[in-house]
Amino acid sequence: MSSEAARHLRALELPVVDAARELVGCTISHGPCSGVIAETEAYHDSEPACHAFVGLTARTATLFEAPGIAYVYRSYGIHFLLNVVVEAEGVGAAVLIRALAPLEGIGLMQERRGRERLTDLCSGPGKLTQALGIGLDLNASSLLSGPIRLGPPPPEASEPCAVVVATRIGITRAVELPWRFCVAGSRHVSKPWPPGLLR
DNA sequence: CATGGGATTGACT
DNA sequence: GTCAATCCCATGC
Repeated sequence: MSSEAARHLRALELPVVDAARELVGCTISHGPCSGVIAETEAYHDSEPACHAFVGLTARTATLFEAPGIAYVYRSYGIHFLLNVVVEAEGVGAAVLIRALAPLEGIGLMQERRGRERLTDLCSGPGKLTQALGIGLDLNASSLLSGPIRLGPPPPEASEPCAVVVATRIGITRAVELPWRFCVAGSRHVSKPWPPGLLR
């Protein structure tokens, strides 16, 4: 593998906020379905919005594992949310994947979601796991060896995409941290859109 | 051991 | 704009 193609892997070693920015534009795949990451958020055990803030528990154990592991958990009793564990083993840090631009397996994603429009398939953290067929059974699985794969940006993306930075959404604590990263101009980003996303 | 709340979504007023 | 669905786990009694 060339050093260019390994950039998304080196991101896993970075501080989580840098990793979250670097992972925007990379790809996530599961089976025949894949998409380009359009939105991420960073979470770190040093701040109270992160599940790992409470320390090592049965729930948070995955967050403290080695970089490149998937942390999948159930949200609001209904949805599954996918995170990429980053930083050194023993540190509770992860990048929440909040949105994808659908790439492959779109028919299956439409079927799983019960929606037709591309912007309704993966424009939210619970939507994209439903579209890709990701459940709790994949918690603690490796994103480097599958079944879920983290890959480099698609070849047609020659330039690194412009990224809009904003505060995280859907949380009640540490709301002031600007740890949300969105592809500028992308309508696949989850709502509410950050200021200046389009334009 | 009982309970409250959450990194959400979709339907409805 | 509001609100319910639904379940695991962390917390507190």
